[in-house]
Amino acid sequence: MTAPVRRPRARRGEGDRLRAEILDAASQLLLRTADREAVSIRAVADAVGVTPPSIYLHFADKAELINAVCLRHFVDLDQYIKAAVEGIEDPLEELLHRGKAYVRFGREHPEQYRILFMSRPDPSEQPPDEQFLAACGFNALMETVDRAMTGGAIARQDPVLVATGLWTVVHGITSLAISMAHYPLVPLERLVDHLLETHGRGLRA
Amino acid sequence: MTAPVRRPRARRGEGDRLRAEILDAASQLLLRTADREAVSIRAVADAVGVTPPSIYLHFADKAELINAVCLRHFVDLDQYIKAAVEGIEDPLEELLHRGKAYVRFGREHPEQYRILFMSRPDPSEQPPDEQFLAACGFNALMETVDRAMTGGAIARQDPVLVATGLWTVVHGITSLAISMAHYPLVPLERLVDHLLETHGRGLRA
DNA sequence: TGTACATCAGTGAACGCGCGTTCACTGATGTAC
DNA sequence: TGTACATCAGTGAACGCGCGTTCACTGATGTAC
Repeated sequence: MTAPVRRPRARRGEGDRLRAEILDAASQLLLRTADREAVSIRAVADAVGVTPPSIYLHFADKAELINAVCLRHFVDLDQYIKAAVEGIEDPLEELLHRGKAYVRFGREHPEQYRILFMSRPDPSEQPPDEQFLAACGFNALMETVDRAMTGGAIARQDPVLVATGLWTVVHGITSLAISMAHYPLVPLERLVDHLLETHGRGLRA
Repeated sequence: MTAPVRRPRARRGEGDRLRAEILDAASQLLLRTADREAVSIRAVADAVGVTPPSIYLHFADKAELINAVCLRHFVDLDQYIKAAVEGIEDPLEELLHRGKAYVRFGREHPEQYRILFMSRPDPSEQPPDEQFLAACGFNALMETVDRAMTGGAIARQDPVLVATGLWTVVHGITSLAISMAHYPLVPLERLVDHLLETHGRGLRA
């Protein structure tokens, strides 16, 4: 262990700087350790170079901190996918690349993904509002589905249903890849291709 | 809280009875509380009516206990599905009912399912052996897939790939239903039907 | 048939740990006069 | 320009908690002689 680095205290009026540092540290901790249990108030405080009570100057309790970290990661995911499909015109092609990017994101950030989509629902959680649907990229997905239907690439159906179905399929792949990493009955790439192809064929008909 | 019930001590040579009682209690605890954190050595001992150290007479440590509980639940799942498809002749029909039963099992036993298929892989875990594949029903699934191909109901492909794909789809539905219980964008029944139908169409072509 | 003894199925108390959170405080920084 | 003071950004020590696990023990039960 290296000696703890004490960060310089923020100046008057710059108290919010610590808030940002805390969020950064919590995110980093999640990525580095790949273990949500490692994200404790104490560990975060340590990483920032501050004492545990300081956290409470910026977050009411642990849940509020974790929630804030989550919102960040939803935005990360959205941007990751957005970047992957930039410039793609064909909606079917875009759906394909969306799916692949989604799986890739999950595999590259397993703990992040775990917290976002595989954790126990918090009783205090609200149903998805517009902000959430936008943040997690669901709206963008639905829009692409709609374009594919309009263009005749896939059969017309309830776009919410189709989008949810697509999400479910890629989520299935991702979460399986994450929790069953030791059980690779089939190479992941093959599984992704097989499922997106088969599902796509089913949507087209 | 009711006064703790002290169970009568087992007679000489019947020491293994406690082992079974511990497993029962741990399983029950999981079902009742729907919270894997609630399954602590102390809670299990309490439920059985015994002191914590007694657990160590039958299990080396907590991991060994949890593993034993898991194996039981895999068998549960297999039998649950088996019962659901009994008497069905048509392989395609069987696949459909297998999928639906799988999702139903997951929703009825969320914590059980969570531990089996959504938990962090234990570094000490081994790759799936024959015993596991049999226990969790994967072999039975593959056999049905094979029959469906032989009968011409679905196109011939690598049956391991197709079976894994089907598993992935129903796992996607189930795990989403469990962790995103508060986000029902679409009624679950509709989602199940849509996905199995669409995927099935894709396999047929 | 009686008794000493080994064994078995547990008990009771304690260990050290990391956790979230609270509370009274301190010391630097800016501001009013 | 100097100084008293309010405020802000934290600190340090402690709380109670439940956890997995260990260790020395106890008391009922069966067995050998």
